[in-house]
Amino acid sequence: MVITCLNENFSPIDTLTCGQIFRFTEISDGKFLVVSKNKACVLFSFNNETIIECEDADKDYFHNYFDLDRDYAKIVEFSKNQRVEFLEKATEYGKGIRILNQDYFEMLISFVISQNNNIPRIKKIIEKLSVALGEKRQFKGYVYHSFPSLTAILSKDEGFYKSIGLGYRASYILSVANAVKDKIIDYNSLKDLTTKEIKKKLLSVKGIGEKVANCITLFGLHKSDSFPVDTWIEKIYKEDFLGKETSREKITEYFIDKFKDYSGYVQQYLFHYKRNFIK
DNA sequence: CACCAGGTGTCAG
DNA sequence: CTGACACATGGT
Repeated sequence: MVITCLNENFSPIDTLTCGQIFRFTEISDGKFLVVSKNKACVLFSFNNETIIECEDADKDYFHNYFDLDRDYAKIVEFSKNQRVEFLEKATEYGKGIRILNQDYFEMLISFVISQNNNIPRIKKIIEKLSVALGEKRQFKGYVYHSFPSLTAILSKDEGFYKSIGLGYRASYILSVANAVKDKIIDYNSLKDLTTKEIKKKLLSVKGIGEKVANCITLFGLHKSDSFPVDTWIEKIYKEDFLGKETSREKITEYFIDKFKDYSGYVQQYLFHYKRNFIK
């Protein structure tokens, strides 16, 4: 099964390398294997189109996963017209980014691992986790491993997570998994709440702070009134927005107040541009 | 050797 | 409430 769309607002490389997803590999020049939950697809651009190849049964899943029903031209236009020069450049640079509709539980665990860590190492740890606790599968001859289930994650102890490189975050992953098991932050308990209410619940769990909570609402629940503030965004806030606040909670508030329901998209343009284009 | 990476928990003031 | 510090690990 093949899904095609115009690539004007869908750049595979920018969408995959902007830091929202950790499970992809380049299988040949510009061609990627993308893994989500227990499914995989092949993604690439050809001429003026972006092409997604997947199993017939997964067509709807990946159509939604790549957020194909949303009008990104409108988002790009909004972002470019905020009278902030740095943001205008960042948007032009990252206009092909789409915010994926990834699996909630996968995002929860992935972003707990991400804290005070760098993206290449996060990818390695998540791959180890999936090889150890996920199921081995294949798509078009490419072998991949599904993301571990809650049960699989709860079946191991802190020592195991330290052994695959989680360091001091080993206890956090179990704390978060148990909070899901206890129905405190499972998907069904959160899906109908407002973004603020969801963040409050997430923050009550040991191992989830302000930044990770925003990543989970944005990447796991597509709540675009989220704005994760990490070291890069903190730098942008000081250098390019000349902000004076110091707490990440206040900085998040500043941006969400400014960009409302577009905050999450704006955040991605800024982060991607600063990390890749600016030295 | 120090410093950094998609930070958070804890504790002193 | 805010600021400092510890916390694993691997890369410059």
